[in-house]
Amino acid sequence: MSIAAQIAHDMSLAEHPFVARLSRFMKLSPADLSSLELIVESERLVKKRKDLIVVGYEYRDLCFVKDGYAIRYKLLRSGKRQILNVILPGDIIGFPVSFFDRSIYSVVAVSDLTYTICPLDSYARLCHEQPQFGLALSWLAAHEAAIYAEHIVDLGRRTPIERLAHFLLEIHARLLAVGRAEKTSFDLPFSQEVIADVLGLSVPHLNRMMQQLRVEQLITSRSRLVEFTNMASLQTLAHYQPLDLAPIPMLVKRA
Amino acid sequence: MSIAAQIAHDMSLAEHPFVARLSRFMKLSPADLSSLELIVESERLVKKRKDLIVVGYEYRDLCFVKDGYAIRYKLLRSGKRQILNVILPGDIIGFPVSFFDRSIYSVVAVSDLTYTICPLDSYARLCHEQPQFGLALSWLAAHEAAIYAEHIVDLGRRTPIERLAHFLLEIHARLLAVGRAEKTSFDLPFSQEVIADVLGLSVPHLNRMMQQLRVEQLITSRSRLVEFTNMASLQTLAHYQPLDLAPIPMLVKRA
DNA sequence: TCCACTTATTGATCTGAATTAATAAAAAAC
DNA sequence: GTTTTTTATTAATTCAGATCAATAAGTGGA
Repeated sequence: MSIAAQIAHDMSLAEHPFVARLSRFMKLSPADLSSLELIVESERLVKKRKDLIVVGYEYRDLCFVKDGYAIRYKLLRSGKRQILNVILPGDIIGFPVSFFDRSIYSVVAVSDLTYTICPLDSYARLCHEQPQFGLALSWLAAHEAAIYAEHIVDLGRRTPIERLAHFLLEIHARLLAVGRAEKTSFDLPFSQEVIADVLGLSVPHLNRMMQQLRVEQLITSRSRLVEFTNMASLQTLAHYQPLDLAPIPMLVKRA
Repeated sequence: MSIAAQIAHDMSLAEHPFVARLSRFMKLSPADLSSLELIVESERLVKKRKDLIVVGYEYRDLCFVKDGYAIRYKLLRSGKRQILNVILPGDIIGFPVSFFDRSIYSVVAVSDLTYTICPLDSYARLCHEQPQFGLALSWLAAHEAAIYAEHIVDLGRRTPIERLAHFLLEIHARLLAVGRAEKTSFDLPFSQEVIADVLGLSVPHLNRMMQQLRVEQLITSRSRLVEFTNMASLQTLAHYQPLDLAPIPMLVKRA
């Protein structure tokens, strides 16, 4: 890589949304960034609707999403699809599948998407040199688990309109954390079919719930731009509670 | 601690179900066990129905369950309860709540329970000395996330009887991994009320599904002893897929 | 600019599972 | 061993949300 390209690469990593996420619970020195720099490989672009991970196949990379959107999902015999989580910029495509023998679900891009490849082996090697990255991964995993936990509450015990309200607030918060949303509005990058499969609803019913949120003046939306007109009420409706990660303790570097 | 007590303690850690879980994806040397030994604190016993974690409060320990059962749950305004996951021997009570400012859900014991206390700070310190433990935590977190993902599929798109079948198979596999189940049978340590709150069903409906599994000769059960009489059919019904963690790569010790 | 395809919206019907309520059985407490 | 509490079982009613079906509006590609 030429020096100019290297610099461009460095700069892009510093403003990589994955780094933005890490920064929320750990301090990243320039040296840390360089360490990360050394283990990531090429950047890749995939087109909308392209599969990133296929269920049943081995997968051993922690790809960091730079831009674009994807979904983790599972298909059932009946042809029904359940989406486990949506993948936003800054998320790790290969978590948690890279930790298993074979992928337990599929991932498909729902928009054009760019990501940085980081082999799990390289990351593990980095952890042995810089142990804080091992902890960082646990932190991200805890965040992911907490998001999943909220989805379980959504699907198990929340009403359809509560689920939708919660989904909108969650996506907004996650986009905000990586600078992809405004204070009270954002561009929803998912079709109603996708949202229905996240929330375990039928598309017609989801559509009605969307309308009800508008009727009750909790949101306005034209096309896919969503604006919260009454955030407090929406949060109450959704039982929404922000997920604030604590900082990693004991980040003292060893000599 | 007296030397005799220390030895007893050491021995108990080696056969601690948490160690059994770690051993499934990493090799633990006697030195590793000693390192763990140094950071765990006292053992504690709580009685059935006693709260272990209360939503909204700070919590900073990774307690490893030695014996007994508990549940992570959230209560909604309506008084409904959703159980996020059941906690079995070998599980970490403080995951993922210890990584957040304040606990995002509650944990209550559903039987008498013993656990080993391990402060998160101490564990983090250990990770800086022995980086493989940071990775180990990520591995456990990935496992937890995968279990949650299956629950999302259960709640979103599986029928009640499929959910129940899946639940029984999952619990059996998890108990088997820590030596708490037989090959095709196990003692179900949860009431129907608990299972209903895991699966997002009402108690009467869960009860009917339980009967249907018996009628269809997939299980037999008297009291709480469950026996799988047709494991293959049950797995098919449940869309069950075992979760096999890959080993941690690059476990070379640094000098 | 048009065509093909995807996505959003609306309406009518019907079923699965919640709800409520009551009882039976089992376990725990005393 | 008896009482109290918890847990399991059964039945009748109700309704939320799926399903099916059709149309409208958008979007992207050639």
